[in-house]
Formats: sequence, structure tokens, C-alpha cells
Amino acid sequence: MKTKKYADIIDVANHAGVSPATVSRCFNHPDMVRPDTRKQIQIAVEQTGYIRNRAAQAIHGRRSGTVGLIVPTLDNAIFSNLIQAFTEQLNANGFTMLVATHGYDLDREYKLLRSLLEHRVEGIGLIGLDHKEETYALIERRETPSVAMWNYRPDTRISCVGADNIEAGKLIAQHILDLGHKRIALAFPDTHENDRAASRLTGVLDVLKKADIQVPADWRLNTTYSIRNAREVSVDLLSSHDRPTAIIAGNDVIAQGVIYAAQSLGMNVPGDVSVAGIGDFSGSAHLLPSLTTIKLRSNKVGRSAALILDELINDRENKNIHRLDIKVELMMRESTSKL
Amino acid sequence: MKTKKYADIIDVANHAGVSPATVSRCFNHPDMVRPDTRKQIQIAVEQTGYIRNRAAQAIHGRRSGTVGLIVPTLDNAIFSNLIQAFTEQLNANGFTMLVATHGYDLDREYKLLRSLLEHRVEGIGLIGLDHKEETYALIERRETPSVAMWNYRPDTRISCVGADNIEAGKLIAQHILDLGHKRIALAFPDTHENDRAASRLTGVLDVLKKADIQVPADWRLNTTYSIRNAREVSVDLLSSHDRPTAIIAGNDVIAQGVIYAAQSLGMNVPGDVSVAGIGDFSGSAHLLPSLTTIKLRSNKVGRSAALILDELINDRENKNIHRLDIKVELMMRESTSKL
DNA sequence: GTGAAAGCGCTAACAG
DNA sequence: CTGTTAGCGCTTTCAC
Repeated sequence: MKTKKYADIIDVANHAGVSPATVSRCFNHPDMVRPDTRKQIQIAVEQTGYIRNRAAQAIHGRRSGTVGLIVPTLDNAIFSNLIQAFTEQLNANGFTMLVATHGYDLDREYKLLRSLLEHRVEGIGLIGLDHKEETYALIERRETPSVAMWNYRPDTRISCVGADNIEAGKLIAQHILDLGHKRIALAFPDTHENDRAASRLTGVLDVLKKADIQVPADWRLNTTYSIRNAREVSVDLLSSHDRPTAIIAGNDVIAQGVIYAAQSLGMNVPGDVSVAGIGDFSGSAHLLPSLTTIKLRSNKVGRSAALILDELINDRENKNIHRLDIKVELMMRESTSKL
Repeated sequence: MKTKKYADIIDVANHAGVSPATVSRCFNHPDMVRPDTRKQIQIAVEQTGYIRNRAAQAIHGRRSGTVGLIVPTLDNAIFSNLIQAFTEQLNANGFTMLVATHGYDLDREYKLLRSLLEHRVEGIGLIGLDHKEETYALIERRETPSVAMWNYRPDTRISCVGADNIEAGKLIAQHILDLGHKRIALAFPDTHENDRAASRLTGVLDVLKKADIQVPADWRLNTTYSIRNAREVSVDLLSSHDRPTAIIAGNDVIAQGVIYAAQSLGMNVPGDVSVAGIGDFSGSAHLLPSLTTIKLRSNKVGRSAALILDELINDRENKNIHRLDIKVELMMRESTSKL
């Protein structure tokens, strides 16, 4: 007999003078074992330094205790609020998060989904609604409880909770129009495989179009989600004589870059140019000038998504698709003003 | 015989006309099976929609394919760079990350460690060097490959890779002194259970003390890691007649808040007050004024930590403790100037 | 309430 | 190179 390195359930059972079955029950159905037996086992666990093996547990087709989360990136203020809220709520419900990032590559996302499924996650959290057909197909085939966060639409294939990003775009565009601006520029990220950005842009353009306002091609700035890049691309635009009186940014980070660009050119925001963002990141209210933006309540999205996922996991018979529209809200602050 | 829901390795084997063992080998030691057999199996996998069960694999005491990461919070630019780099590198090495957050509560950290161990993570990434004795003891008892990120010290109980935060504090303090400042205030977070902040503060105070400079108690601002809070606590200090000529912040977010506080009071940075941070977050170089700070190379920390962990996991005989000191660097920018 | 025994899905010897 | 066999650590009927 070779010496095992770590205590297993049998060691604990011997130690406590009960059978392995009882030890198992003690963990999974505590009220099926007598309190004093339970106490014996508890002591045995401590003495042996036993740590349960979830893998062995998961093998019985039962709970793995994990939930998968696939996000484009962690390297970014954009999702961190959301992820934190989602993670916290799921932790509270006894799950551990398996996190994977795909860097905005949806092929990679599919592979990660497979990998997470190999780990038998009990549910999956995704960002956005743009996913490969294979991704959706796999989720459906395995009937894995899933929830898409960040964007809301009434016709989604899987449960979703998020803001209506089209509405967010409309709201901020309308605000800019209401202030009397007509010379409006846009600073958005690439909308390819990024439905959040695409929806926002759609909303913005929709409202502008209805107001008969054209955005010249060279006023449609393309930038990444970085202060640096946003600042760089904006400087050119703002240096020109023929410049806009307002700029709508795809999110708050971009807006911040735009503001710095203006300020570095000696311009006043909102005096010389109004700048609006979308997202209301932590800190946006405390910039100088404070940023007019659309509040998306990412905390609520994350928490609600976790709650829905938990429900989906605990009632797997119920195949309903839950959809939650977290209302967006205009935060009028200092970075925009009447023309 | 009841119908199973999902294909298992036996279904695949039947489908491919081979034995389960061969299928298993095909996954784990591909070069031990003939290419055409491999192809058969590949086809069978696709037809059956088979997805491996890592849990069943992990049960053999072998690889679970997961690595645990325990961080204080995700809700924060501070760690996101680091985490992203760590995660990416580990993904590249074939691991999936199990992430848990403890919200700066080290008791919680211990519980999370246990939970991660239940999932039989093959390695653990931690932030900082301040941990409960139980946490260290558990890691040592189970000989779990572990690496602490963010702070470097030559005498750690587990492997670590990070910057010497004391050095970071010294560097920025020396810079401020070199500029001729003598009236210096500090804006730091609570250093309890936060060795990174504590080390930085130690470094700063050390240098100031050697230069015979006292920091009055009411010039030692206490703030959280938020622009908002930092801005609020700074306004009082800066409104006073008896105010400092320079403020050293515990990190860049705090520094940003301090700068906004000054600017909102109509003061010029660095004209009226110099402000320095620590961290060099993405964006810090593009603030207005650009922030003088200490570069910590969090990407490198994350990547190196992942590499070390991978090595530790793959060579479990080798019980060496690796320690990597990622050099800090002063980034002289616009937010500080000669007195 | 508790124990005995039969697997869960997979892998690692060992033969062939 | 591939199949056979014996488990891995745990959970769950079914008796007792």
C-alpha cells in the first residue's frame, strides 16, 4: 500500500468512525445526518486536512460549482464594473467563476466556450449578442443556461440583460440636438463583431438622420477604446478650421480622450466644443469638466445577469428566455452646453 | 438502457470503431495513435458532438487544466492590466483561469483559496504578499505551485514577481525633492492588509525623513482608489492657505483625482502644485497635464508570473522559490515641475 | 440515520 | 499501435 498524499473521503470516514457515504451526505445533504455525527466528521476533516474534490463530484453529472464567463478583455474599465458585479453575485450563490478572454475574436470565443464546457460549467455568461452561429448552436445543443450581458434586444436567442444600446445612442444624439448643435462629429470604435458599439452608432445616426443632419465622412473618427488613440485622432479634427461644435463619443474613455485633445489645443470644453460619452464609467462624473453621458448601470446588469443565470441553472426544466432591459439614462453634466 | 443525454468517450469509441482507451490517448498523447485512426476519432467526435469531461480527467490526480487567480477586485483599472497579461499567458499555455475576488478581505481570501483547491487548480496566483498565516500554510501543506504578483521582496515564502514598491516610493519622493519641493503632502489609501500601498508609503517616508522633511498629520490624506474620493479629500487641503507645493499620490487614479481637485479650484498643475502618481496606468501619459509617475510594467509582471507558475506546475519536484524584481522607472512628465 | 455496493467518465498500466 | 482491465474519489440507490 502506497501512502497517499492527501486525505480523501475514506480517510475522513475512518477518522470519524463512519462510512464514506455518510461523509458525502454530510457535505451534500447535511440535514440527513445527525448533528453529532456531523460534528465528528467536521473534526475529522480538520484533523486530516481534507479538501473536497469537486472534480470527483462533478463527474456524477452533478454540480461542478462553476460558471463560465467569456469576455472580450479584462484590460479595460469598460467591463470591469460589470464583471465585478456578475462575479460577486455568483460567488454569493456559491459558484466560482471560470473566466476567459477572447480579445474581440469571435472564433476564439467559440473555442473558449468549448473549453469551458469541457470543464462542465453549469452556466455561461457572455458579452453582447454578436456570436458565431456555432457558438449559439453549441449552447442550444447542450442546453447550457446562458445569459448575454450588455446589450438588450427583444428577439435574442438566449437570455439577455443589458441596456438598449440603440436607445443609448438615440438619447445622447437627441441631447446634442436639443442643445442646438448641427455640426456634429462622431468618435467610435470599429463596429465589426461589436454589437454594442454598432447599436449605439445606429441609434445616433438614426436620430441625426431624422433631424436631417449629415455627418461628413471625415468627421466620423475611428478609434480604439483608449484615451491615447482617441486623443490622437481627435487632434486632427479639432485643429481644422472647419470643425464641429459637438462630438459624440462611442464611450466615456473615448470621450475623455477627445476632451484632452480639445484642451491640449487650448480649447474650452464645452465652450468651444461639446463632448458627450456613453457609459457613465466610475470617474466620469468627476472629470473636469464632468462628462455628459448615458448611464448604463453596469452593476445592475452584472447582478441581474447573475441572478437570471442562477435561476436558469436551478430550474433547468424551465426553458424560458429571460430578457431584461436595464433602462438607460441621460446624465447631463458639464461637458456639453447650448450652442 | 436509458438514453444518455450527451456523448461520452465510449460513444465516440463505438462510432470510430476503436476502444475508449484509444480515444483517450488520441486526446492526451496524439502521437501514440496512427494518423488515420486519429482521423476516424476526429470524425466520430464531430458526429456525436462529444465534449471532453475535464472533471473525469482531473479525478485521476492529473491535470485539471485550471489555474486559480485570487485578486482583491476586478472593478478597477489597477489590476486589469496585470490580470489580462496573466490570463493571456496562461491561456496560451493551455490553462483556463478560475478567478475569485475577495474585496480586500484576507479572511475571504483564505476561503477562496480553499474553494479553488476544491476545484483542484494546478496553481494559484495571488496579489501581494500580505496573506493570512492559514493561507500560506495551506499552500505549503498542499505544495500548490503559487506565485504572488505585484510586490517584490527578497524574503518571500512563495514565489513572487513584481516591482519593489518601496523603491517606487523612494523614486517618486526623490524626484519631488530633486525639484526643490519641501512642502509635501501625501494622498494614500488605507495601508491595512495592503502591502503594496504600505511599501510605497514606507519608501516615500523614508526618503523624506532622510531629507529631514516632515509631513504634517493633516497633510497625510487618506483616500480610496477612486477619482471621486481622492478629489474630495484633496479639495480641503488645497483650499487652505497653508498648502503644499507638491502632492505624492499612492497611485495614478488618486493622482488624477488630486489634479482635478486642483484644477477645479482654478489652480494650475504643475504651476501651483505638482502632483505625482505611482503606477503609470494606461492613459496616465495622456492626461492633461500628463502625469509624472512610476512605471510598474504590470504587463510584464503578469506575463512573468504566468510563466513562472507554468514552470512551477510542470516541474513539481523543483521546490525552488522564484523571485523576480521587475524594475520600476520614473516617468517624468508634465504634472510636476521645479519649485 | 447509516452502510454496502455499484458505478460516473476517463486514464494508465499492461498485454497483445 | 491498440484493447483490456483496474481503478481515480465521490455519490447514490438500496437495504439495514
